[in-house]
This record gives sequence, structure tokens and C-alpha cells, in this order.
Amino acid sequence: MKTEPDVFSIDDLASRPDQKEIWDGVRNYQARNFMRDDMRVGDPVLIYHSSCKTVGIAGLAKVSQIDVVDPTQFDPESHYYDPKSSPESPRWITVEIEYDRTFDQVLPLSTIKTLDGLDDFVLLKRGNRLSVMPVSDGAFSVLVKAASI
DNA sequence: GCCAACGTTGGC
DNA sequence: GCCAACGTTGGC
Repeated sequence: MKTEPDVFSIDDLASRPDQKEIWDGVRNYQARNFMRDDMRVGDPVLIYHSSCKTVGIAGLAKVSQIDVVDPTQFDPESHYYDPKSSPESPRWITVEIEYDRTFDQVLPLSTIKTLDGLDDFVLLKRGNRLSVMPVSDGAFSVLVKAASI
């Protein structure tokens, strides 16, 4: 899951009293579908920092709740307000995640690009625009291993 | 700030 | 349903 650390970083997640956060503001259908259809409580999550000084994977979280209705879609004051959505039929479903750990150093994108075993990693494809994407067991293992060296 | 790679919108 | 125009994302 991607986030801009200037807006919300893994440190912000770790600083929450319960170390949990609803992943609101996702307004891309593909990204939503991954959260709505594929995530299960307990699934591990890689937290990726984008559009910042050190772009890359910053640490780990886990899914703590699924089928969460994104509250910002009903808030006219919110940047993520969606007038076409309704409480009866909410359009934007998300998850809540819980902090797990922060890597000693961010695993930089430049390093990720050099790793073997990431042929199926979506981050390195399609212009890298998806804010939520699946990670295979194999890719996950390669990435965590590389981050823990 | 630039630019490629998308996704979305709306006219037809 | 097609497709041009437009908007957004995100690395650099």
C-alpha cells in the first residue's frame, strides 16, 4: 500500500494510540477491488513511501479490519467527498491496517529494481500508478529479506 | 518542473 | 462503444 509520507507515513501509523488507521481516500477502482475482494484480516502489508525524498518500502503493517466503509466519501468538506456515493450503497470500501514494524532503512525503489524474483511484482509494471496492489508470497519474501539485510 | 503512463470523462 | 481531451500519479 502506497502513501505519501508528507501526508501520512509509517511513523504516523506507529504513533497512533492504537497503531491503527483506516486507509481512506483511495479513489481508484482497481485499488479498491484489491482491498474489498482480496484482503483478509491478518494479511501482511508492505508500506511504500512515494513522492518523497527516499522512495521505497518503509516497513510492514497488517490488515486489522476488512469491509470498512470509507467515511470521507460522505463528507462534503473532505477532499475525497463523492457525491455519487450513498450510505445505502457505499462506493468506496477500504480496510483498517495496524502497524507491525519499520525497516532499519527504507528499501529504495532503485534497489528493488535490481532484485531477482520480482517478475510478478506490479510495482515495477504499468507505470507504477496503483496505490494498492497485490504482492505474491515469493515477491513478499524477497522484499522483506532485502529490507532486513 | 518535466514527462510518461496511465485513468476518467463526455460527446457522438 | 469509441475515442479525443483532460486530469492525475509518481519517478526523476
